[in-house]
Amino acid sequence: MTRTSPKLQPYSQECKDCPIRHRAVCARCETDELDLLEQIKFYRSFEAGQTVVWAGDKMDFVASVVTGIATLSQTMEDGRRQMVGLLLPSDFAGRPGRETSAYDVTAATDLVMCCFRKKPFEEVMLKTPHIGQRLLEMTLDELDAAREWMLLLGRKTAREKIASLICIIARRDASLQLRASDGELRFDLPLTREAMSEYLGLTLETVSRQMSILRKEGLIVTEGKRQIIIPDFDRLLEETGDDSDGGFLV
Amino acid sequence: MTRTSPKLQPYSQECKDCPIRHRAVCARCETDELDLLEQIKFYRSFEAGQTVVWAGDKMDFVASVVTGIATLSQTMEDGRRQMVGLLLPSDFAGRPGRETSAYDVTAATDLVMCCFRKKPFEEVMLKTPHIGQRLLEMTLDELDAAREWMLLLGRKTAREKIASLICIIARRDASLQLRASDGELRFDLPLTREAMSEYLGLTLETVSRQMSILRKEGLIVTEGKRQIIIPDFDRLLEETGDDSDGGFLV
DNA sequence: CATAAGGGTTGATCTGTATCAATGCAGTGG
DNA sequence: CCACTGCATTGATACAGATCAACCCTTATG
Repeated sequence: MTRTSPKLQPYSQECKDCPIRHRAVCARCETDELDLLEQIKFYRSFEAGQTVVWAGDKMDFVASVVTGIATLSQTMEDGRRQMVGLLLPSDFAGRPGRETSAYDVTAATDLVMCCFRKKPFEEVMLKTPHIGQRLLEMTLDELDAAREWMLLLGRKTAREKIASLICIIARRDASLQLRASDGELRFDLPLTREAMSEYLGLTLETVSRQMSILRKEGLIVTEGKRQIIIPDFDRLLEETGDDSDGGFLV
Repeated sequence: MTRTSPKLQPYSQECKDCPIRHRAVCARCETDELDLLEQIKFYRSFEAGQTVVWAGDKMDFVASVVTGIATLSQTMEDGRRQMVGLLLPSDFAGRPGRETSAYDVTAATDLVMCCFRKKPFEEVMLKTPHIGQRLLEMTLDELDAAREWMLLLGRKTAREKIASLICIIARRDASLQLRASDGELRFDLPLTREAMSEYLGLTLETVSRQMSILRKEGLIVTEGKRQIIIPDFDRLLEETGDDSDGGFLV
């Protein structure tokens, strides 16, 4: 492993089985508190493309992503869609205290979620202030990410948007370990062009075109439809328009 | 008061003096817990246009807006700016656990904030789980607002953006009480065209043009530079592109 | 093997918004 | 009273990205 950009610290994922234990809860909890969660958790699996819940539908659980990718989207009456959340493994979905989902939750890839029925989860929260604290931290992180995303949507060019998205995925992708020894970065882009366009506030054609341009310029290399190689991460970063530090997205 | 759109419930503001007692803390707290906050709070005033903190600068307090409007903005290296937060009276700014501000915080109008030094505030939070819970609720609300804002930035037309912004301000503006008896809505638009453009991801010229168009079509009436009258709120709402229910923004 | 469906690419053209530039208008200070 | 500054409006023009459309490739299906 040669050069590692400061922007490339992978997220910790100590427990592949059920990351919520670590990301949402574990940090400051005692074993018996964890056991409370252990008792009310259950798993649900979805195939790529499947909808977990529709906006407005009843959602009587909260959940954390174990494997795969889920998206949160909003739809306007005339069908315009905007993704407003991208949930990677260990991310949390659902809002304690709300009965219905405010967003369409969709499986972008095959997906496994670790779910907790809302009622018992809220009870555990009351008994265990740590969980609430951890949830607050996670929500604040999500808010920061949402705000960086707003900058992207409001002010970046299509080219910058694409570069940003690729960098974001690269930073978070678990298969980051696949980084080759010569500093290049190889990973799976787990979104269709359409999903990318919904993330970025573009059309899928524009996404495709800009991907082609970045490819022609050698900023990215593609292998098959989804496999992406970034020969020089920092060079791609320069195309995002972001200043060198910071970065809350996803 | 004749017709009141369901979207027009004003926010409660029981205490003009220091809304944080009510919005951020009060709901479930005992008097002596409130006293803890009482002891560490102090007020700061800013003139319209003044900067409260720059992104990256040290910010050793959290605060809630008492009167006036504050904005959170991000700036790109080349000067492109995007507003990512609009703080009206009773809204909360600052993140417990973070040393520096992630955003430029600016007074859009003359502004009074009720501040708490971060250290003692965090200590009170530890002693008073209610405060953390309330903060979680507020942060989740802000996240919902940010996501609705993302839909606006990513998918709405300039016209829809303007209509949305006006509706948003109208819904929250304290001087809502000025609603005339014939159902029309009169209030102060407390943002410059430039601030509006930063909120909406547009240029100020486009904002100005679209305002003129809405004015010519009779959807809004202006009096002076800032005073706005909405003759028919529901008609304006139709121009926002939103479906009739929902609405988290601000 | 033929056919269809889902995803992706590329081209031609259109259009909404940005950009550049000029003008107006109210408030303020010398 | 004039000059200046900050904010707003309006016009002419450019261009990034949307739209409409054709086509390709891979995989699935009868």
